[in-house]
Amino acid sequence: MAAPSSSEAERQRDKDRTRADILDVATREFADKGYTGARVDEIAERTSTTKRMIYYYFGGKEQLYVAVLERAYSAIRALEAELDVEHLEPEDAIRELAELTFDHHEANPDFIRLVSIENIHHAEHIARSEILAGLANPVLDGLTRVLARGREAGRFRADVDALDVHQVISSFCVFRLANRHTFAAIFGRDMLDPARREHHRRMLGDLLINYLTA
Amino acid sequence: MAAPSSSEAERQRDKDRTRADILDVATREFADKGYTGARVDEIAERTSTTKRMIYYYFGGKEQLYVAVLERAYSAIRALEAELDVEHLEPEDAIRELAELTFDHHEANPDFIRLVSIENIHHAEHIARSEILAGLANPVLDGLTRVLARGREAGRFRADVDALDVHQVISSFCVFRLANRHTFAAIFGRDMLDPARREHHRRMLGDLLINYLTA
DNA sequence: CGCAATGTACGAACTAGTGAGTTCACGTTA
DNA sequence: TAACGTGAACTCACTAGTTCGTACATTGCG
Repeated sequence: MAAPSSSEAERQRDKDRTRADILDVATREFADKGYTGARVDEIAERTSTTKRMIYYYFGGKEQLYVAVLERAYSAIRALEAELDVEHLEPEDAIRELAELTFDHHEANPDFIRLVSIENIHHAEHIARSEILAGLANPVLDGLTRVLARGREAGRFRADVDALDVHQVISSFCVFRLANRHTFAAIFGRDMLDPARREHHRRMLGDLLINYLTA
Repeated sequence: MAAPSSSEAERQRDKDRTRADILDVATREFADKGYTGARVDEIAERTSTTKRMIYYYFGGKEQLYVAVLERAYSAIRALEAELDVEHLEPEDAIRELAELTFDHHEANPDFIRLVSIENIHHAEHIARSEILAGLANPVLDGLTRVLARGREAGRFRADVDALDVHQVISSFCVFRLANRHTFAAIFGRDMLDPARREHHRRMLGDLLINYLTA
């Protein structure tokens, strides 16, 4: 009757699982309340472990917050890295990228909130993290090549670079989530209303293509 | 030697001045540290008066924060109300509006930060403020008429309303300020770099016009 | 005097972080 | 193989320091 390993009892002492559990809870807490508003005690309570473990594994509130940021950014970069637009026509590649960002941000509101929060703090934690500082977006290289192809074919204007395009896409996709609440409170329109989703998704693509091919 | 009134000594007891002083300091503190991060004691110290006065005039931290929001929004709405685009061609009117927003946001980073912070808190304070909830943007009416004129002249597409256009403008202008720090930390580009200012200002106008007239 | 405006000192509640000790898996030794 | 040693994972109670808010005293104008 001896269960040597990989049973449920073994899960009581699992470093990775405990760390991941803490990070999951902390992500929600920080995204919800902000860095200052988040309470370590609250995170501890929602975890299956104790507050002491948070300090044991992460060192402190700030390091935990940085760990949350690092994991959130890594997840997104990994997803972006999968995108392959080399085989598409420049116009379609732009739309593909814009729509991927559109969908991704909509599916990850916590990440957008963490970014907003980090900006309130002047990105000081990102700047201090060796993992995050200067974490270049792999999509930018692909985007640069797409723009070059479109330009060489005489279809794209020449006075925009990949970062400009990325900025426009991010602006629209991030604003839609980050400023959802004040926008709704003041203008009475929920930017995430499913009824307007397709319209906005297409609008972003049109905006970019009409501009680039003007 | 008796200075009866309206001298400098009288300034010791000036309700409006004291309130304005507190609001000024509180605006900077809340914009800088967020609602939870802001410290009432800190605000009091930077004021020429005391903490007691904050509670005397505003009631508490939350009411002070709401007062800050109300004043900030009012200032912007007042400025927007001055804009008159009825005499301009639709295309020029759109550009005018976009550039006014562009300039205004750049000149008022504190306001953008307050909006970001309020969104972190799900706009709950705006929703509860009778002054702010449903405070319709007067510019929207003008924008609606501009779009109608452009559409009637067969120059503008018909599948966009004023709020869509406003959303695009705000997205770009707000993102530029609100996400400045994470953008710089990760991509190494300061979106507020004066060298790129004119390029971005024109880009926003082109983006809108190329889209609307496509 | 009477009342609005103001200053000071204090306290109750909260919050990040720690000190000190316990449990458990596992390898080593007698 | 059974007692022992060891270090990682874990628990709990506690503390030192904040932070919002208030009780109370004071000032000075009409």
